[in-house]
Amino acid sequence: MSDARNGERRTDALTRGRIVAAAIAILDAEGERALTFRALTARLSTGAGAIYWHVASKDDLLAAAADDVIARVTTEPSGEGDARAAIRAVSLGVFDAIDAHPWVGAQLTREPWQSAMVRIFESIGGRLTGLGVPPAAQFDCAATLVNYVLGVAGQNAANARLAAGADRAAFLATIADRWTQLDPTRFPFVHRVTAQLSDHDDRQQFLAGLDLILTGAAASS
Amino acid sequence: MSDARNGERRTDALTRGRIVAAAIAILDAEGERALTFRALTARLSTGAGAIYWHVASKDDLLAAAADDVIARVTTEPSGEGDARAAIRAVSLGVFDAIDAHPWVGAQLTREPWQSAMVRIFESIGGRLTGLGVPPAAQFDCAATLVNYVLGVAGQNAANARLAAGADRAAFLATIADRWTQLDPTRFPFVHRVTAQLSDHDDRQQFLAGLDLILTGAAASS
DNA sequence: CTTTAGAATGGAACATCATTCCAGATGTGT
DNA sequence: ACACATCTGGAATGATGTTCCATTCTAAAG
Repeated sequence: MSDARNGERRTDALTRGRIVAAAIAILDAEGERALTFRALTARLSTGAGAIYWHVASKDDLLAAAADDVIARVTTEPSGEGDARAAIRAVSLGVFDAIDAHPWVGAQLTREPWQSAMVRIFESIGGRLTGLGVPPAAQFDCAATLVNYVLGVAGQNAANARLAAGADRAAFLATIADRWTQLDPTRFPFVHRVTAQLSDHDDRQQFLAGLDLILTGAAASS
Repeated sequence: MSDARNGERRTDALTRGRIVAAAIAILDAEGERALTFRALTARLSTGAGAIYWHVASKDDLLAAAADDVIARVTTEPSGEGDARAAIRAVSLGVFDAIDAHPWVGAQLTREPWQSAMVRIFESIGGRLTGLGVPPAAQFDCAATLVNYVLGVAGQNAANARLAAGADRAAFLATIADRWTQLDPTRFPFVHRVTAQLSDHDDRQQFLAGLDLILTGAAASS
């Protein structure tokens, strides 16, 4: 080479694990849109090629990051206790994880049957026998619960994206405003329900829906 | 001007409606990733600036396209009849619409409480009184149903994206293969259920989950 | 009929992104 | 000392969403 190449080498080896950790840090701190390879190379002080040596693509990286977060929630301490309580605990764990890391919600809806989703599927489905759901109905039942959790996850992620910066009250007020301006003739239910929008708790509403499904599942046995 | 400018002007005026229609055509024919402003300008034989005069952004365009598809399904013929049947009909309409236009599923999970989602929310929530759900519980109940539909919608969209080209059987076989290779100790439920994966019907499973929720909702009244 | 302001158009230019490519540097086994 | 695979950093590359701007058209006003 002609010029004086610095020749410095990183003392801390670049690992897939460290890359995923850096990605999670960026996602948590600045949101989904901030995760670019530029931001990653800057934070890890390296080049894009080095990252691509450990990671296949950005999708791969996002899937690994989501899996990392979900894995922490679905590793169940022990399997005893009430099945209904256990399912509630796992679902709430996923809900809280997505509440803390909204980008996970968006990611889960993107990857259909990949590892993060399979973890949730297993954690929930494995408890259905204890809930009294007959084996033949367990597939449908688990799919229903997972789809519900994923729906809430996606909505939470979308809300977080829209409400970025502004506080929750102001965000809900904006939505309520938009709903109020709808035609009351064509949207009577929306109008009727707008009042409850401002002071509703997402977490509690999530639990209410979960109980609805669990009640239906138990009733069908 | 110096050179002979063609000076041609389109005889058919460019409308927001025509742009949305062109976008839907591209999305249906070639999938989500094919909708670019370059593809749009080519199809409409115009420039990017002309499109931006009628449309605020790509997100705006996607939201309008999704709203267009959903509006066709949620305009209810008439409100009589069994409430449960009506909710099933609307939900199935949304399911089928997303099955025919998978990109709508991805879009619905992206826009939190925008017009397309409000339509579904109204169509479902407006029937809850007829189902016997007490007013105080209707908000939670409608949210649960909508979240479930959205979860299924997102999964369908993700599946369509992954299975693009290959037929359904081959796609399911790939998933089943991946599930079989999981550790049977940590994923017993997934293993047990893999057999049912190949010959399950998405539409029927969607209905099963819907009935689960409706049963739970009716039971809580 | 002429003038004029705004609506609408088409395409070039721009900034940004994911990804690829490559010239090296580093370590390991022989 | 040598060769080889692993690993690194940064410079291209190609594609995308968006902005900018010089025009052209339309319709109302003078």
